[in-house]
Amino acid sequence: MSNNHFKKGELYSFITGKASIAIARRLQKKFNTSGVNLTIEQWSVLYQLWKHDGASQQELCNATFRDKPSITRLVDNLEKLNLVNRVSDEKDRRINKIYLTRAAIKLQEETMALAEETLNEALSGVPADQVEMCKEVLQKVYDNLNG
Amino acid sequence: MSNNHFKKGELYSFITGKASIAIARRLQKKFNTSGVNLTIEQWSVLYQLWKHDGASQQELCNATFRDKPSITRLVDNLEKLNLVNRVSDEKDRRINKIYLTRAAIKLQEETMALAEETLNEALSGVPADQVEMCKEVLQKVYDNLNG
DNA sequence: TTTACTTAGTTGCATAAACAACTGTATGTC
DNA sequence: GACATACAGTTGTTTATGCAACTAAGTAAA
Repeated sequence: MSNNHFKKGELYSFITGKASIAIARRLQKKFNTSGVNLTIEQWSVLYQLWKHDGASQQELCNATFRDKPSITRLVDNLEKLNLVNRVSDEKDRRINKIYLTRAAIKLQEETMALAEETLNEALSGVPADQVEMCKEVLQKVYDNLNG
Repeated sequence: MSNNHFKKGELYSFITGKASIAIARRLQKKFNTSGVNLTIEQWSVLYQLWKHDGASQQELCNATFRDKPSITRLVDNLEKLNLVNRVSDEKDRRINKIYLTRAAIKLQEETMALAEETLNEALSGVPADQVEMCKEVLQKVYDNLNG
């Protein structure tokens, strides 16, 4: 059985993920026009902290699929924006726990609404079962390459 | 009818496109271990030129979904690597036509093989009809946001 | 307790993206 | 020809990524 799913011309767009790039750009535009002063990358870190405030930088690496230097600098920038604070763990002083500020907590509702709005626009006209299957395929791709 | 396809926890990975990021990283690793001295972004420009040698920078913008400054700098770097040459169009001197060098032409076969290999690994165990549907959904998403 | 190893995070460097402001060239209208 | 306008490409700034090399702190074995 052939594993060769790709005609030549389609290969590039699958690798570059133009759909997810389009989604991210659309969400960024919504942030900008709504006066939300955040990059998508900064938002993706806040997103994890809204789920688990006080996560370590290493935990943020795992959750956002980034390496440690990336998280160091994203946290740097979020600190400059007064959205998070680094707090050194008392038991293990290597670890920084990252805590949301009041301002960051306030951003959750608005930005999550913009994110859901963006996804609904992106998936408009796509039947729910196809969305479901697409998510499964993409998860499988991820697992194939990281398992 | 509700358009609300997303449970909270799934939203983030759809926006970040972790599957396509994983594919790009895997391909980059294959380049590195095969001694191919190219970034994925540089490769994506060469990919277009292999299909249409002599394309203008603007055409490369459209084909790779990048803005003009991004292409300017990618072409800068490809020129430094002696993989392309800028040639000013005789009829319209605003336009740079980008031509592949011998070295770049030589890279096509090897890197395309690595790209196909990567995609086959990524899609291993995914039925062809699901891949097809997934491609359609992602194309629809792109069209929804850029139409 | 000294040594080796591991883990968490940081720093330096090269590459890339987004946006705005810019130069230079072509085109169309008066 | 002189003007405005549109288009192709470049440059500057900020932010982000990937990799390698590094520091600091904890752990475990001699």
